[in-house]
Amino acid sequence: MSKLRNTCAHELMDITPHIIQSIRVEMRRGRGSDISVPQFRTLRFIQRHPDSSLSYLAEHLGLTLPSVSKLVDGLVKQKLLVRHESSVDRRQLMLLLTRSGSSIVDSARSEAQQNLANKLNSLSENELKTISEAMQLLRPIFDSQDKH
Amino acid sequence: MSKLRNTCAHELMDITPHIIQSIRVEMRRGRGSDISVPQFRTLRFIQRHPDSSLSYLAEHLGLTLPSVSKLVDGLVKQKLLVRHESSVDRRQLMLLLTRSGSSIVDSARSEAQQNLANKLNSLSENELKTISEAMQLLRPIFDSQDKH
DNA sequence: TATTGTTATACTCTATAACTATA
DNA sequence: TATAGTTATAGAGTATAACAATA
Repeated sequence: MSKLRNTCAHELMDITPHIIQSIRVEMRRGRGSDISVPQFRTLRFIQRHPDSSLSYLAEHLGLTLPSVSKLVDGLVKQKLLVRHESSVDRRQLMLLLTRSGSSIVDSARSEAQQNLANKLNSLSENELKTISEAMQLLRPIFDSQDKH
Repeated sequence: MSKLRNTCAHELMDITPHIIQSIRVEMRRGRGSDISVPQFRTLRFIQRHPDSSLSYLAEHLGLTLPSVSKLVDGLVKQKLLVRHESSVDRRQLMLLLTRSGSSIVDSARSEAQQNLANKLNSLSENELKTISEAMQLLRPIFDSQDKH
């Protein structure tokens, strides 16, 4: 029973919501984007894993199937994403970015990343390294697909 | 123009949502709680800063006044929070936890913290230290009130 | 006039339950 | 029967715009 472990848990609960809020704001005021964080995460995942099924996406996002179905629905209506039917198993979807979806996710990513990076201005190289290492430690713990 | 800074920004965008999602799930399945993350943050802040005004709370949460007004409204309806009128400046509110609100925020905090801490099981003391340091570095950058 | 907070309105996010279609 | 996805329903989160009350 580590005291530090509880401290970390507490700090994560405390600070993570502030970071998310900041990312949400950056994402929303993008020049060519104005996209929500879940929408961004969806597009980004499909960009990296084209032809994913809905279930696969849901697992990555940590959300239920109906939630993701609705999320995808909105993106399809905005013509950022298309659903194909898999010819192998006709129950499954294959999700793909449209050209417009691809362009929006790129600009949202680069704008938000740039704005976030600006906020990290005051940090030294060593401090940045600490943060990067921490993120690498946290990734496999919280990304369900990293635990495969 | 640091490469590492962009890496960190990218990692934050990538990983933070996973952590939040995990916290949300923990918070929701608490035995005596079932509370949302924004609700938890609100109660927790008022617990630490009793008699805060709505604007002060909104600044901490990084949300607009109408959003926070509605959030508080829900908590008042659940009798977890009470609004007092300030006698000094009658435009301002003074927010306070009820006994029930206080008990719920305590159990939500300890349950979620315990569950989160369990997830950090695989990490060594040194790795935990890295994470804790990273959080301390990120706190003043993303908590608007820390920058005062 | 400026500040504090609320109301009206509109969307998005998320979940559970019930359903359809395919395997 | 089991799996992939959708629909129905409900409630919370969030924002902008318009407003009321107080300073």
